Amino acid sequence: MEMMNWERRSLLNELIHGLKAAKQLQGSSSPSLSASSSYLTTEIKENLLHNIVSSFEKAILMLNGSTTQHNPTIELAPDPLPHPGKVPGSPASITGNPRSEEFFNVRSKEFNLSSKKRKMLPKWTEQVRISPERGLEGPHDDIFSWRKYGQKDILGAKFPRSYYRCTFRNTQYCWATKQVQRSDGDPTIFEVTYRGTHTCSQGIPLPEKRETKPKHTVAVNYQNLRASLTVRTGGLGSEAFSFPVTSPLYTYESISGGGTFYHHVGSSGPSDFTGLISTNTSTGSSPIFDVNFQFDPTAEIDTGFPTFFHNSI
DNA sequence: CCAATTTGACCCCA
DNA sequence: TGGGGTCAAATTGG
Repeated sequence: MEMMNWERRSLLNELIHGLKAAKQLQGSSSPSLSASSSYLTTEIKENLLHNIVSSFEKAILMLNGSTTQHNPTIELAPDPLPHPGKVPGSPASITGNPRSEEFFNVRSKEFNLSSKKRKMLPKWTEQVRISPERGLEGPHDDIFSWRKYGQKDILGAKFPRSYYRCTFRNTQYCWATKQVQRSDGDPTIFEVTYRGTHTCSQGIPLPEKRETKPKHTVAVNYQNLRASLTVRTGGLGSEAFSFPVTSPLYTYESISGGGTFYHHVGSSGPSDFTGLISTNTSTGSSPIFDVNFQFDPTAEIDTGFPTFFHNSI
């Protein structure tokens, strides 16, 4: 029964998420506006479109657990990759079964492989101030588990930039990444740039993997969940809000008062979204729903819960 | 022993 | 060609 509420909420969230993107798109191309007065760049529109399709996909999956892979409108574009070469986390390095690899190729082709499409991934930065007690280690602990995969000295920057990817990249093909760059001006501020959204369940084992993934993994991970949820509203950052596979909870302190300052980063120029999200993050509750995670760590996970990977191939 | 981090090399693209 | 991003072997940590 809990699961039912969870699914309903997730479904609702997904639909609303898609609706928001759709409305934004609608507003930008309203017939009442002259064609030239559209205030969204094509890149942003593409992002919105992606969000809408993604929301529909997820919602449908939640409803019947079937895949939409066969749908020609969602099917991969037939354009072959220009460079068949190096692929992040190439299948050769994956010790999974061949079916997973095949699926991996499909997914990554669609969302992440070519740098052209990688640029279309939702990308936003947050300026985060380290909390005093944490010292100099920085705000590197949101609820997602990240794995550092690189560090670079950046030209003209005092501090190196750190690169993180989702821990579950190889097991669940989750392509979310983030970069952390300590600010030159104010060393207590870190600029965290997120790219892509989590498609992992951040601990919930995939149905295919349930023999190899012990249940306690779930419990461990969910113990970190806070009881509150901040929903990103407006802008493209809303992609970060995608249930049930992910629930972006940011536990670190953000600047500009209670809100989260975010800046949509893109090559889109003057019409970038920049704004202060004035959600009630101070209370920690969602501005839309009172979404609470009441997760019993001892409860058994319904591995039959439809995920993106259900019925793949 | 396994997983995370470090770090120099490699790759892509402006 | 070099700067930024990623890979992966070596190392460290739990």
